[in-house]
Amino acid sequence: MASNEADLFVDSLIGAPLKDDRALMEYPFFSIQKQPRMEPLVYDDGKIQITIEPGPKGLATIWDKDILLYVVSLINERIERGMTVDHTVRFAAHDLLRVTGRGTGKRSYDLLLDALHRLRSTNIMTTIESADERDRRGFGWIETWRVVERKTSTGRKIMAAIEITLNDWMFRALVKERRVLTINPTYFSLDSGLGRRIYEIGRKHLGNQEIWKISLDKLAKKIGTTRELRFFKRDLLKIIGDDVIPDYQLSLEVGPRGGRPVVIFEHRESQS
DNA sequence: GTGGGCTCCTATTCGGGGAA
DNA sequence: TTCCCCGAATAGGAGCCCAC
Repeated sequence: MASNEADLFVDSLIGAPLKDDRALMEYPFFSIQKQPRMEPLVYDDGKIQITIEPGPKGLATIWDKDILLYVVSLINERIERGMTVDHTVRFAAHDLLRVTGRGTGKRSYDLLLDALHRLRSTNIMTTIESADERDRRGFGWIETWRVVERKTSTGRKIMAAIEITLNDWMFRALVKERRVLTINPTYFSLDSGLGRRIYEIGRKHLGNQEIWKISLDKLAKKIGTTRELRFFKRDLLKIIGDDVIPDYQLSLEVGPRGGRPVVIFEHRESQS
């Protein structure tokens, strides 16, 4: 979409289903801590290595990812309505803040700008190895962002619209490969970054299975936590106790012969 | 080594109010 | 009625201490 075309409409997502890219749910791509994380995030399972390096404002966080979810959902909504889509999406900042359950105060708009900055400046490098090939890539979460401000009659500047251009990788995943999953809107009400990440992992891995198990240390790796395993276990037990994860119920059991603890994901009985 | 309790810092949320 | 700003209150994240 040319930028002058983008000026013709401002999309809105109120009431539309929210989508997430499957690949974004699989690996620890985002920081789950609210304080700026300046050390890189590294995931290496032998076949895939992912290094995420922070920009000047730190790593993009799981709350920054809400912006991507919003854009992904906007694009998906347009595809499902048979409309044309492009790498560039334009929407009202206020709509995004409402959909993602944030305030609409000045602080929220400032944080939104910081989030755009982090999404643009966080550098992701992936190495995927197969039997005879090694594929290495580097990219940022978004290609570019632009904030359109307008002046009120009193001279005050307000954020009228945001324009985001997605990178090729993300656009291809959404439009060509249709790698999207619907997420529960109450996801946005999860304050804890760990809770959000656990929901994503459950959504990605449980699928139509009745139950999914993973060892505590592997789950910690998948989550990308910086916490020591014992602190991670404590945080996880609190989340299990609070029982706040939408759609899924978690439990922790000691592994066979008193071995490593195992985390069990199950669908909630009340879910349809 | 693990888990519970506690504290501190700060990001986030919320409610009231003004402008468009 | 909607959009945005401001300031106060709240809660999450992280670290420390101590008992087991």
